[in-house]
Amino acid sequence: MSELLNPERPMRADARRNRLLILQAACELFASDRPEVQMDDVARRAGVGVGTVYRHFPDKQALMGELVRERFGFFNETLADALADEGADPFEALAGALRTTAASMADDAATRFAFTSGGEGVFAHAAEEMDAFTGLSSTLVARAKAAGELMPEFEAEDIPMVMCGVCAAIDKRHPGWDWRHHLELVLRGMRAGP
Amino acid sequence: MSELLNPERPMRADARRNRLLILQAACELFASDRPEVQMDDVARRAGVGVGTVYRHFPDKQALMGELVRERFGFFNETLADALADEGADPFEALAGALRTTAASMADDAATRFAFTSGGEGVFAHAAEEMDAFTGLSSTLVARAKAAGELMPEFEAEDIPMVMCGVCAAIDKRHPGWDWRHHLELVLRGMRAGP
DNA sequence: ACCTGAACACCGTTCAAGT
DNA sequence: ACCTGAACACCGTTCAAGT
Repeated sequence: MSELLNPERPMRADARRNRLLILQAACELFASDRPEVQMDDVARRAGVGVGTVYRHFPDKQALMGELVRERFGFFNETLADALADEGADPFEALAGALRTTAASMADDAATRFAFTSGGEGVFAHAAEEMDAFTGLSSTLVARAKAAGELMPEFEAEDIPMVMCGVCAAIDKRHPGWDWRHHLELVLRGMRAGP
Repeated sequence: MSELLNPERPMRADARRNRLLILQAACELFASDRPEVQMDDVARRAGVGVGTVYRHFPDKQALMGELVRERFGFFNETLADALADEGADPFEALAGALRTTAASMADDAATRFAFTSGGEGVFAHAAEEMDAFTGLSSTLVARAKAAGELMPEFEAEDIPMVMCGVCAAIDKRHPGWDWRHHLELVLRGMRAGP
């Protein structure tokens, strides 16, 4: 265990700057078509020593986890926006939010890399944001059900599962795969029907 | 590059036996809840030297790839069975085959590990079986479409994509996730409707 | 208070020596 | 013809020395 930064007190200006440089370097490297990104690479591109990377992020998983955490932050904003629009059709509000979250993943190769090639620790790092996500999607699901537009067997807890499935379809190794098509299929399955 | 076995000539009896022991050891170790399986571990459990593992499989990806290859062999048997049953309802034939293949993945933690944590090379190893899979599923899809039971926008090439999504739901890290539920949702979406 | 980078540990892979 | 396992290379992580 290295000399991790104390998250309580405010960072010194150079530390705050380094943290940003590291995150930015990680994004660029994870997004660029891999030949396996190393911590040394991240440090070099950020213009800092490896030790500094470890001072900000206890290990590689935490570095990846930060990308996941930030993206869940965006997911939550998206769901909150959908909730705020009281007049909208409840099913379309949910569907639209899911389309937006999926599209944001499709645009973010770095976080996709973190999602798939990081393990348990990556998600542990984003636990708080993931809880918020569950809360927000429960409300959206409840509204759509109340409107009779969502099939009753569908639960809010199914959302991370199906979205994870849709994410699996965003895979540069399979250029034929169409995640939008996959998502529409799932939405079709979710819709209440005879 | 080590002294890879010549795949043309038949193996010596001890080599054939070792190959089986290595595969079996790999299965057991990949299936057991990870602390990262190493090639040395596989060799030790199989009772051979590491060099022997590399003699049979050029690298770790190839070892994982062999598990994937074998499972696709099973998938293809399943699809062939569904095709052979001419009297069956075409949509249910397809749906049943997908349920069987998914269930076999749910029972096989080792191959799931290979699917998710292996990279490009793992699938390259199984290319031939995957082509056969595409061919078989095209026929099943064509029949279900001809019967008017499958929505016209669904293509045979979508099957690996959606099954990959279902596989993502079979994840011990998320005990709440229900892959059967996910698959039924997708099947519901696939079905022809108004 | 934070940074640096050489050193360490771990694990995939090879290869010289064996039967 | 096939096997063995010590040795090598690579990469995640640490820590003693710096500012």
